Amino acid sequence: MAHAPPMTIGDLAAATNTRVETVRWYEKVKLLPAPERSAGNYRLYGPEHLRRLSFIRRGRDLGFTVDQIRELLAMADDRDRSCAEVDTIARAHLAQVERKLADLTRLAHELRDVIGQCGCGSVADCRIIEALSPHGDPS
Amino acid sequence: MAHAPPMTIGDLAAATNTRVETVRWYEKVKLLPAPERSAGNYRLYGPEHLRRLSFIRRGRDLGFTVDQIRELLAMADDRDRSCAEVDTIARAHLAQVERKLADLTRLAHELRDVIGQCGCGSVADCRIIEALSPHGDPS
DNA sequence: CTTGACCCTGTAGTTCCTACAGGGTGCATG
DNA sequence: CATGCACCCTGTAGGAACTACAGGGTCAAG
Repeated sequence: MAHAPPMTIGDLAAATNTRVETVRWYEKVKLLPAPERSAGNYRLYGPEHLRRLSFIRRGRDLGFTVDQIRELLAMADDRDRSCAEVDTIARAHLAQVERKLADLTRLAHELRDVIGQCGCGSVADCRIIEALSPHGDPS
Repeated sequence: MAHAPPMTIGDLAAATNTRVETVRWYEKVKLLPAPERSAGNYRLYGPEHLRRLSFIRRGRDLGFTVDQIRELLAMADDRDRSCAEVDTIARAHLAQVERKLADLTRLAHELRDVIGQCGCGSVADCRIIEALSPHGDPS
């Protein structure tokens, strides 16, 4: 139960379902801090890197841009930042997240409907498109 | 209350918060069918195009690739497709949607926490990163 | 001490847009 | 009726976020 041994870039990539090249790219654009290097110049990652990369990957999968993720990470990093600033950013992101939640919820509902109907002849009345049709600003 | 008059590409783009160039690009890659043209060679869109483009845009915003959206649209289009096939695709997409829902729900929760805490000195214990940390395969 | 899996840097290619350049359309207005 | 001005057309080039080599070094196993 000592500290976990450092991971190589391959380990980290495997643990987060990421390509090795992508991990290096995140380092280049400063989403992921440059880790220590071994004697043989290998990158060595710790659990902090794992958490951070996991966050980045899931954020990307949810449709956030790299800049938005950078902003969310900065919020977590600079905890002595002005409260008003954090509040404003967090509120903006929350509004966006709630819009995405609403859209995803309706899409999940329609997919379940399609799956439920499947068992007879054909997909009678598919409303998948309606699930994400206009219902306010898709800003 | 007659049929709505056809929209120009600018109208359609404005209605879906999309750039005109992007609409033309979707046509080129066959996500959006090529519409009728006016005498002066302007594209003329109807409500079907609006629904479809809206679906595409929201799908992209939710992190689906163009190919995944193509698959979802095909499911809605070819309603006389083999039931088993639609079922398999729908199940795969539903699993992905539910993973995204879980992630977004946790992110929304953490953002609300941050907003709630803001009112005193500093962001004491920010757990935003934990919201999207490892908890199963982020496939 | 070699072999194979893995790491390094760098550059070029892919996807999904985004931004012009150079030119035509269409309607209001003098 | 002509002359703006906003909008449309077809390109092609650029940017964001990866992805895939090429050419070479590291290292544990046998």
